[in-house]
Amino acid sequence: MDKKTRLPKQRRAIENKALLLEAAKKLFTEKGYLNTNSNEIVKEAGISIGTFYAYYKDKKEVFMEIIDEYTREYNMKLEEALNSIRNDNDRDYLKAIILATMDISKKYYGFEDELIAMRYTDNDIKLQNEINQKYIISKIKGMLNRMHFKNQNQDIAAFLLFCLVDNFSYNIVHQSDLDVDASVEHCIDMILSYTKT
Amino acid sequence: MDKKTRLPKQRRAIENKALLLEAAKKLFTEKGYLNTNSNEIVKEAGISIGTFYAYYKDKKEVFMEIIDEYTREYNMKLEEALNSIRNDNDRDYLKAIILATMDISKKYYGFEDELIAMRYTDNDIKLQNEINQKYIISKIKGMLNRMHFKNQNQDIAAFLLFCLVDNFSYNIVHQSDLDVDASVEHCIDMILSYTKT
Amino acid sequence: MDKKTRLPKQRRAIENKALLLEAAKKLFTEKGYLNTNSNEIVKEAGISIGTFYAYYKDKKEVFMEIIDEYTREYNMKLEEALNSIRNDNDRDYLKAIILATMDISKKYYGFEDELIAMRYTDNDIKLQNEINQKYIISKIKGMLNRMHFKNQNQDIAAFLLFCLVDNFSYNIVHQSDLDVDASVEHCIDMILSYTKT
Amino acid sequence: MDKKTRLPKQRRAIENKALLLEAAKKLFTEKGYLNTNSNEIVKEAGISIGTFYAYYKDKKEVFMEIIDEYTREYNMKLEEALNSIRNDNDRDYLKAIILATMDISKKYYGFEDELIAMRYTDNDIKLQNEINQKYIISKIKGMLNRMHFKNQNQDIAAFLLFCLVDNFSYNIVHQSDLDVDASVEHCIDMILSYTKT
DNA sequence: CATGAATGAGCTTTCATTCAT
DNA sequence: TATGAATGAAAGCTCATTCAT
Repeated sequence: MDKKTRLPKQRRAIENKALLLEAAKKLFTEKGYLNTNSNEIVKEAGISIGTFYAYYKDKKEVFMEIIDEYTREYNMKLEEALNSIRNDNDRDYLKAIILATMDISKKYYGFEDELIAMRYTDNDIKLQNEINQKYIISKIKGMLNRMHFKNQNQDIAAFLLFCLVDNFSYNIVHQSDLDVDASVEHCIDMILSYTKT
Repeated sequence: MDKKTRLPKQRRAIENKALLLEAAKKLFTEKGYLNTNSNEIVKEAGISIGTFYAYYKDKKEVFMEIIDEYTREYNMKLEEALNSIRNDNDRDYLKAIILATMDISKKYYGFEDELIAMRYTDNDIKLQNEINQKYIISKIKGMLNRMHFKNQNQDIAAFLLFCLVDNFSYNIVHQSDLDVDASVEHCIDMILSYTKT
Repeated sequence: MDKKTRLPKQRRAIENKALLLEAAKKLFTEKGYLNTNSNEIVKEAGISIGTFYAYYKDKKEVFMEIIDEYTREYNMKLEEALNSIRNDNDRDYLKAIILATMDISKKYYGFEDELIAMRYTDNDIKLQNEINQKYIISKIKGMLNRMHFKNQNQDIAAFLLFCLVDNFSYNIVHQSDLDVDASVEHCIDMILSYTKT
Repeated sequence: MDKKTRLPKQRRAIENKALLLEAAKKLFTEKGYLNTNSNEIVKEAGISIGTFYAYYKDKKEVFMEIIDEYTREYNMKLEEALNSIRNDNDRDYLKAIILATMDISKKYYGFEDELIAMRYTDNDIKLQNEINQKYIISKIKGMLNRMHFKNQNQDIAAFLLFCLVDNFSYNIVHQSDLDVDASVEHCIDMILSYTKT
């Protein structure tokens, strides 16, 4: 088989591909990945179904491309956030990470649910996720170093921080009964109490 | 249009319903919820499709019944674990919670992935989950009390512990590159360092 | 095959059969023949599905038994109506026929729609209907005689009267924008103007 | 959930839609509406099931489209018949109406049974029918005017004529024991005797 | 006689993907 | 390149009827 999907070289082609991606993102966000079919995507994009399959192998490929965008954006945000801290204050570092994570959750509200679900359900996306998770944990390890965290097991520590921040950020964005700012401070407290012991 | 699903009264009926549930659990675990259809379930159970629809409104209803089982089992395990601690040692309490959570993840390995995915994807299951999550957080609050944790905001603290334990337990069970026992101890350290501050 | 349906000899049996018939009539009337399934009938009657099939070969047999009832009742009403006329007044005769027909339409409102539909759709019922139609036409012929109608072709005349009265009675009962009494009088006028010419 | 049925633009598409309609008409006529399923229709048309659902929401929609055809054809025939009368002879007018009605019954022999049954059974079709019935009655009223029929209640008169002609035409076409031509003449006699009184 | 659990053929409908134009 | 009509496997679900208890 190995049916290559066309590489868009010309301007119209690039535009079409972008239109399809945006349409897909919109519909996946509003109705969910499974409840959106390819015909709806092309209708939303104002492009024909044939063109869709010229650029994307299948529906999942569009989805994965949106995930790439999401991941790139998150990693960039994280980088920026950490780089913007100039005073070497640990609280600030941690807060930057948490807020960046929450920001992404807000920006991709709705779509992120679909993405998380696929992480548990689809092997390709699970794999893709594991790689990125490792990358983020490595970033956290780097930050722990800058924070002069001298524990015998930095890998475990970074992993723990990741588990906490990851789940906390999603949950705090998606439910309303707790005071958000206070919660963020507590989350930082928890991490600092651990790393400073 | 009051089409009730039959409630099994006779012995054979009860057995058949159980067989269907087991078959569904097996297939959901092995192949995933979406990749399993009702005909496969009845084939696996050795029962006719009509019987399936006599007991279950649709595939999701079987799924939700398995979730109920999972939830009941988890809550029971949690209860038992906490009750078995006799010496009022905080470490032991926390370890009991973490190990109970990890146990359930191991026992429902595979199926749990489907369950988590559905939490992000299906509104009924999302709701069901939110209720149980609140219940577990209330349990954690109770434990914090017993641990004489005197923080100004117990709700946030319990929420934080939940986020950490929930994500940690799943991840530690599903990946192998960290030392499990050491990680559990670190997780407890982190919590204790926070609650003892 | 030739699976005989049990003849109900004992009291309970007769009661059960009657209960089933009533339940079926009710549901056929409310929801239509096709939208009523055998399980709903037995549920409504408070009797088991097995018992249903002990007394009736299938769903259609119940339906046909209700038609028998309908037909018997109509023919009786017609007979009574004609016999009650003592003064040999033609108007009275015709009115009696029309009102009897309308009465039946009112009493079996809802069910009659199902019955008529089946006349056009099911061969057995079509046949059954043709026989009864002939019987009614013969009654009309008898009445024409009593009315001293001396046309060269009584068969055609009776057929015409049947066509008019049959359709008129149904339509006048099932729609409200015309004055019913006036319409009945006009209908009689039309018939008399024809038979008296 | 705006799933539109495609409107056929290209030649092949138009042909396919027509093929499906013809196949459906044929099967509905031969085997009845209820005994025909969508797979049989597409098989008869030599077209795939997916294409069927691209053009028709469901089986009933095809049916209703055939009814539209039937209705259009009947109304046209009626119009033509009335317009072709040049000598203002009442007999001719009435005969034209009756023959046009009988013609349609002959042309749609078999299918008409299904249509009539649905009028009594399906609410959409019942409604559609009531509208057309009113239209025909208004046509009859127009004709009564041209015939200088001066009765106090033209609405009732037109309604009566409709009832008679409608039922007579169907019955005379569908049963053979009466002399058709003679019956038609008698039917006209009956109407004239009434309208001329 | 009565019960009601079980059966499974049969029908409807969807949608990812292809390919002729 | 772009189009969109056509495909058909695959899934969901119903219900008249049987038969073991």
